[in-house]
Amino acid sequence: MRYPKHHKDAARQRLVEQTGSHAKQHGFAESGVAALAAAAGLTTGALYKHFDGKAELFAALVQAELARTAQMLAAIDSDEGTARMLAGYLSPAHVRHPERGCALPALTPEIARADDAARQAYQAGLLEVHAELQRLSGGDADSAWVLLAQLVGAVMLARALPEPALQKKVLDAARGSCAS
Amino acid sequence: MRYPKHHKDAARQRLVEQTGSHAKQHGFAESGVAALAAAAGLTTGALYKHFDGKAELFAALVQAELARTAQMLAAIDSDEGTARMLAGYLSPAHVRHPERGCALPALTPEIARADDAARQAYQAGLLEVHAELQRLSGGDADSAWVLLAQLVGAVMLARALPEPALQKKVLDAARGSCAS
Amino acid sequence: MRYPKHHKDAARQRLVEQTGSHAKQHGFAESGVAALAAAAGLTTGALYKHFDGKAELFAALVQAELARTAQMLAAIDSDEGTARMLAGYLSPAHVRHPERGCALPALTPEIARADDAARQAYQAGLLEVHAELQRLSGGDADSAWVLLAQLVGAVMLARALPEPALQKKVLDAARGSCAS
Amino acid sequence: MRYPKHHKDAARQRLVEQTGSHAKQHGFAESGVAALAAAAGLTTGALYKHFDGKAELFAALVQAELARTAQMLAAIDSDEGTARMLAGYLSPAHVRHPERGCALPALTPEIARADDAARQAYQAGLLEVHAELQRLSGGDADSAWVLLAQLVGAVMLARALPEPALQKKVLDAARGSCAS
DNA sequence: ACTCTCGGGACGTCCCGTTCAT
DNA sequence: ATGAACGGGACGTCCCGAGAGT
Repeated sequence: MRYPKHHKDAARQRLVEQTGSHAKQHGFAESGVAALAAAAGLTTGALYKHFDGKAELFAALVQAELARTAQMLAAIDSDEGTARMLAGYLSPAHVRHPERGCALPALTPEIARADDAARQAYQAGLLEVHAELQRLSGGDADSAWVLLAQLVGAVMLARALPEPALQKKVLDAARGSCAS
Repeated sequence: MRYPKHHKDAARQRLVEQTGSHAKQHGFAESGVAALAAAAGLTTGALYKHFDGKAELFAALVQAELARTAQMLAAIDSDEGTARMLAGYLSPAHVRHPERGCALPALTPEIARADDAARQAYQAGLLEVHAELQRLSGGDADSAWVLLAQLVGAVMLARALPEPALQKKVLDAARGSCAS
Repeated sequence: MRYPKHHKDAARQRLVEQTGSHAKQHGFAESGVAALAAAAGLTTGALYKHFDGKAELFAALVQAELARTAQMLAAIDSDEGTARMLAGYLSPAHVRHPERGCALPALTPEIARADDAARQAYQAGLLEVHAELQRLSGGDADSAWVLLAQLVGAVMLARALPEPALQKKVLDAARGSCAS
Repeated sequence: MRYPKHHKDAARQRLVEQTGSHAKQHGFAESGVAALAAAAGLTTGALYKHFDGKAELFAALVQAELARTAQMLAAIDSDEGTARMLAGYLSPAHVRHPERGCALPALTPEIARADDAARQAYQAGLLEVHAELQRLSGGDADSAWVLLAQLVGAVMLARALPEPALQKKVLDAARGSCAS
């Protein structure tokens, strides 16, 4: 092995992060491989050294995105932190910047239509996110699912609304419900 | 005008319904114009007689889909009916058959990336849906937004999960929360 | 046939002219299909509607270039015109602007390595050019070949020289020889 | 310095000769570094120990090729020798075997598009060739340039012709002109 | 000196959105 | 209303130039 293994791993990691941002902003199917690669500072040809095809990249990207979200939740260890997270998730900034935010409101419908690899990665990631959410909310499994659905649903609905004022109404309603 | 106006309107209406089904199942961007047209039983060229382009079709489709959902809600006039609607929305059948279901969990992220015409149609439709939901739930505006986010979020998350058992867990959790 | 035949013919003609300019300037093998297509205001995909591959484009381009040169010679009908042509061919401007000039000093070695289609087109074109040159020089076939070799050789040698003064020396020497 | 300098120089010299043959036959741009290296009996990596890159190899190769040609001319010291040289240059064998022949009819257009290093090497080499040719032809500078253009032009034109009979016609015409 | 690895990018097929002659 | 034709561009394979490690 001529190059140390971590070289390629690091490149793949960077790739998955940057292409994730691009996919969350523009949609994965709507993004060409060239655009995705360019988002990571590479060209088409180079990307295919790391992934066998667009589908495999999608699975890797879904896995990485949900892992990142779960990790962020895992780092929270206080009620205050939980409150800050909820406020951030349901903020106008999160609505305006899908590329820096959670993958769920941006990519879930595409995952639903994807192949099994992506959906398995999604399920594993979602279960981790759910577990962290349950820990933070201190409730049962069901209420954590409800909270998750509410968060993701509110952000997604808000993003499609053209008027910021109305976006805010949706977000605030969801925030009010979480607080209680 | 050789034909009464409603002739064309009726055709357009049928068109928009059939293409809507296809879009909800396969995604709008991922659907070719040929496939969308075929879903409505005609050919590419004919579709362009009704719409100026793919984008205009999308806006019309969003408008029609949300209007249909609002209409279905408007037809409900009893608590029993409301309960049946909620159960249906949060059912495995709805998860398995996006083509016959609500457009929101299937198309919202694409709408968020669409042009203004589609987003305006979406906002108008969503407000109608929200109003009906508020009427049916008998609560305030905020709780209706929360309910909507929860419904849409739960179905969307469930659809991307590969295991039906886990899908059911998410749906049941949301249903439990609505009942209370 | 939905489009009139001449549409496609006209497009092909334009293609062959513009890509010819690009090839004369940058070399054909060294030019990517994308760049060649772009030179004609098209994209890769569109170019492949007109030619089966890069090789076929090359043959068409060789044919068109030599035909254009022969046509220019055919339009000359006076000794004065002949003199002007010789002066133009052996001018610094012709050396500086291969893209607007004769294909022979720019592409002949690539043609020598090309497939048979290109070489046949070349031979046919070259014979026409030779015939016109013989007519204009009023000599025998042999002296027309010599004149042709001298013209092409001088321009080609000059183009590779970095110093304009030396280029001029080569061109002037050739011009002196032609005049006699 | 562990090894005397000329060791490396000798290796480089051999390298440049062998790669020169390959380039004259297949074109330099069209030749991959791997093929060029293989032509000299070594691998890609080894070649990069001798040259900083493909461009530097080209410059070295141009310099060596023209020096070799000048040297061959310099070794001629009789009218008979001159005549033999002209006959050889304008022979079918020279047309058929660019790899063993003069670099000018094969590589000049590529040199014209190359970087300054290659063009400077070319100019220096060409001036030497011109000087030798002037000495052998016993004429003035101008007629030596004309002779050079004629020789190079005739061989190059002939090489691209598919029919040997026609090639011969061009060569013979040029030879007739030189003799006089 | 060798070989494998890396990123760059060309090539050519395929399909998409749109238009136009029928 | 049809569907072929047109230009646009995505995809993925293949190969190139260069360099790193042995």
